[in-house]
Amino acid sequence: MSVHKEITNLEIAELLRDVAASYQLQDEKKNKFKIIAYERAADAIEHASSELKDLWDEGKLKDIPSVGEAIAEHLDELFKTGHVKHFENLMKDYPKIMFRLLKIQGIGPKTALKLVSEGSIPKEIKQELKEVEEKPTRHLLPYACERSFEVIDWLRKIKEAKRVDPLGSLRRKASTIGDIDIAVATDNSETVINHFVKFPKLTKILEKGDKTASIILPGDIQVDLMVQPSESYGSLLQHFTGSKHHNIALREYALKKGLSLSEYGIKATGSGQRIGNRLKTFKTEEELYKFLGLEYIEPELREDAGEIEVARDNKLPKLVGLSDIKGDFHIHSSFDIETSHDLGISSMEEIINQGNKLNYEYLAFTEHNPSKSKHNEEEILDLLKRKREKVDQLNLELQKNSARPQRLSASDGGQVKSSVKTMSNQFTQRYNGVRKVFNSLEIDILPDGSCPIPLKGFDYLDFVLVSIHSSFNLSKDQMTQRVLSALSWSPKALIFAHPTTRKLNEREGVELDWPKIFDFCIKNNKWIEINADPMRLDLPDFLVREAVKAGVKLTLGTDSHNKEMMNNMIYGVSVARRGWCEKKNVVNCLSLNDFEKLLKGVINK
DNA sequence: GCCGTTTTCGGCCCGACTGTTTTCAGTCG
Repeated sequence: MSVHKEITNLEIAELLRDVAASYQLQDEKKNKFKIIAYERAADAIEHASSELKDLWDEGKLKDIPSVGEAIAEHLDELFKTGHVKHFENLMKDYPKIMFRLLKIQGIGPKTALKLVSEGSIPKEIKQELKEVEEKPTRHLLPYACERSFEVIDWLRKIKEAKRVDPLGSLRRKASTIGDIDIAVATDNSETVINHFVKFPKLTKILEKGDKTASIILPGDIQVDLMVQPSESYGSLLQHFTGSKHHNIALREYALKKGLSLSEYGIKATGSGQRIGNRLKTFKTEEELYKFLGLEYIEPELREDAGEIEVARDNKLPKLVGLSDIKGDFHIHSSFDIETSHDLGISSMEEIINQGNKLNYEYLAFTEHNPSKSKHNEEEILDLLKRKREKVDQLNLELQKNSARPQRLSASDGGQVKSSVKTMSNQFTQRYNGVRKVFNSLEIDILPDGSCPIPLKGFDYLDFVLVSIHSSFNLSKDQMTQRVLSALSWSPKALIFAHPTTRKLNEREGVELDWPKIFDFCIKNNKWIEINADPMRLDLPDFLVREAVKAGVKLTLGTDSHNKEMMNNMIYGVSVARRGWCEKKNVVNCLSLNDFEKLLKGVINK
């Protein structure tokens, strides 16, 4: 079978981009659309939700959009032999270093070829190449948010900036952010742009024009600015939010209606008669999408993943929101049960207080299991019993408190991020705050799929999370079996937590047979976690979408190790939204009563 | 080379900025 099993989607994408570059150097005019086709295929492969190698095994290469007959055949040769003769012929005249130079911003195929043809590559270019190949270029979502606020605050200092918004992948809530994109509505572009490039902390002005400018912040973060008058600000928001692929798809969709779409508005193409030759502008995105005959598409959905077709049919999901979340299913308290991994630092009481501030109805305490190496079974059971007693006692107190209605708060929503709407409705009779805490654990799945605590211990627990913390390099089949074993320990082994174990910018996720896992979850009443820790965001968004399509129930958990981390729920909600989740897909959206009913049904089976 | 609410041919997003080429090529998003 295959020689090169390990080639990744990213490597294949890079290869196809090099092929595109080669075609461009040969004859750009003649190859114009072939170049675009290879670049599109490269993008699609880089963002594909399964490893190409696996698709190839199943004969499904052409399931990837933009991969057609020809490219699929070349990839077949690649997987069979490790190389593609046609590609090698195309690229043989160009030295390898030339393709590496393409990674540097501002250097395209022509410039790269010129540089290598001139003999020796200048020192500063070599230095840039070294930097570009070494550093991770993407930033975690909260970090990018913070950095963007510095610039946004600066822009808001001048009265000419009527509106300032963070856009791009930040607005789409992607798990990692490349550049920070900011839009400004103004009647005085020049003043705004001149002010922008005077941002005190910037290290470099990359470019500065009439309508856009780019700067670099310390830490090599690029900030792109676009400005426009309020009349057409809706078009700018739409354009600059992206994604690039969403925009291309939207513009192609508009073209079919005889309309040409840009960041300034919509005009008729040669054949289109609908609006004449004048540019139609849009103050809001809602008007723009409506004009195109589409339902409003939330930023998190704008990834060219079929959202335009679904919007045309008025069938977009009503996405889950932060205010729908009634509890947190993954919190480590400081209650010491001598755990295998790190304990939390906030007490159960502090965590409940924080839960009250977040308007939750319930919480789950999910410390790691007691260490197997340091305790015998009897000691473990004793530790679990002590925690059960503590949680029972807390629940007694909570019951007493919730027996009397509490003050209804209209402003407590402010504890989270400013972008989040407050959730209290003062006309609804409800009790604020946590009414029940669940006694749970996050249990290690040992490499052989066995359980590190005696199964008798489950009697003390309401339900548990199971997760992988070691031996990340098992084969896909072994890993899948390992997980399914854990989910089979007990009906109470209910939630598969941080399922891929990925850590953004640090470690790739493990390989799992997702269709098999999803199928098992549906048949056996198991749920999968979206871990809201910004360095995990795991299940990743594209797998959330698959899970939702398959009908798997998901839970949100912050994996908090202190009470402040409970505020990270918003990031988990963003992942859920990017995965097209509605309330009905997320267990945490259930009221306490409904959740308890569901739990009872599930664990008594 | 890909693709289909123009469906097996004939299209393929749209505009900004830099540097230098005084009218455009290269690159980017």
